[in-house]
Amino acid sequence: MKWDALEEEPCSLARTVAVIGDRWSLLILRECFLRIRRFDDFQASLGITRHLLADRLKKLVRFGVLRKIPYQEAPKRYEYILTQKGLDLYPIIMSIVHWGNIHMVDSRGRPMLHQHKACGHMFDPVMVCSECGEPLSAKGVHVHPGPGARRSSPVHAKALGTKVKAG
Amino acid sequence: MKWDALEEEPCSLARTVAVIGDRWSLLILRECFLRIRRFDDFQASLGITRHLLADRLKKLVRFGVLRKIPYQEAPKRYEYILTQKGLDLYPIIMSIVHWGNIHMVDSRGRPMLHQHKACGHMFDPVMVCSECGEPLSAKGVHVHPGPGARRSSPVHAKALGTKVKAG
DNA sequence: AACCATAAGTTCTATTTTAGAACTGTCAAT
DNA sequence: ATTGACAGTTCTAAAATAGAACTTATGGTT
Repeated sequence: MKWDALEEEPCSLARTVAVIGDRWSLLILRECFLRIRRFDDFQASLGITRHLLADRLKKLVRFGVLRKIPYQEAPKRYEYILTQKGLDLYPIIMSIVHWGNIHMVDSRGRPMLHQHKACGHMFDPVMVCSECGEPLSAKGVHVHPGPGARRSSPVHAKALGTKVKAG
Repeated sequence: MKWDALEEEPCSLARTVAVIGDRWSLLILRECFLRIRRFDDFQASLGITRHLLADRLKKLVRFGVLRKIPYQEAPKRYEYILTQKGLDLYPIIMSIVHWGNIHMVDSRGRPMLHQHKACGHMFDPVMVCSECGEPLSAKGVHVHPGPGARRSSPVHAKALGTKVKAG
């Protein structure tokens, strides 16, 4: 499968993976949330090759996740800053960090701690239902095809116990 | 940077990316959450090459995200099912799907809808603070080095406005 | 004027990863 | 004896990544 095909899939996960599902994009975005904005700073803090960094930044701008803002003329130089679309990736970043905190830390403990400015406490992120506010788990959720779905594949129908017409 | 180096980074995001940060792992996990369990079913529903599928399943088992369970003897065959560590990836999957729902849908609308069994409503996932229950955003959170941190890099110190000793 | 430094890339070759298809081994059913 | 299901493995070609050097534009130093 090519990257472009991923964008076209009738699946919100696949389309998001087309944007952030490679080795470097999430690490670049981590730096953005840590207030890194410039090419050489990304390069220094990540150790990514300049070639790939240029490529990934271009991709993130193309998808509207980052925006290039000029910070000086002569020579013209730009900073890369998160758009609203990019800021909206925060729950993804935080849930990834949280999973790593729970399942991938060594004996030294967490590399980073998070404090909620509003309440002042150190916290973990919790995912809840927008309607009732209760925490979510895979087993507590039913999945339904939406208007953008295509016919479910036989293999999914079997797995979900659905009946499908032949043909 | 090599994949193995990513596991060793003092960063929960990098360590999680070592597990799920490639083109296929998240798509395989999506299938797991949709109750797909067997090699040929993964292959048929994803179109992934058999080579890569075998490789990724092996990796996910090695990381303790999936477990191989025998479902028949003679010939011995296994199913791949999510461990608790794997089930804990649900918030990551859901936040990725939600971002795609908001930012990557076409005119036809969402490919999938989610219903909360507990309250009966169609819902979106919301990320809240474990301490006060209020929704989280990047700007509402302070980041602190934890016990597993290593000395912050000059570039991060600059970005965060911290003072660092020379040397 | 010549030299150095900064910033943001681009270009090059070598290595690694992935795609795509074919092949292998085990067993059951016909 | 042949066919088909299942779970991989093996092969070659194509694509992506690593690592280093090079480019362009400008400003400051000697």
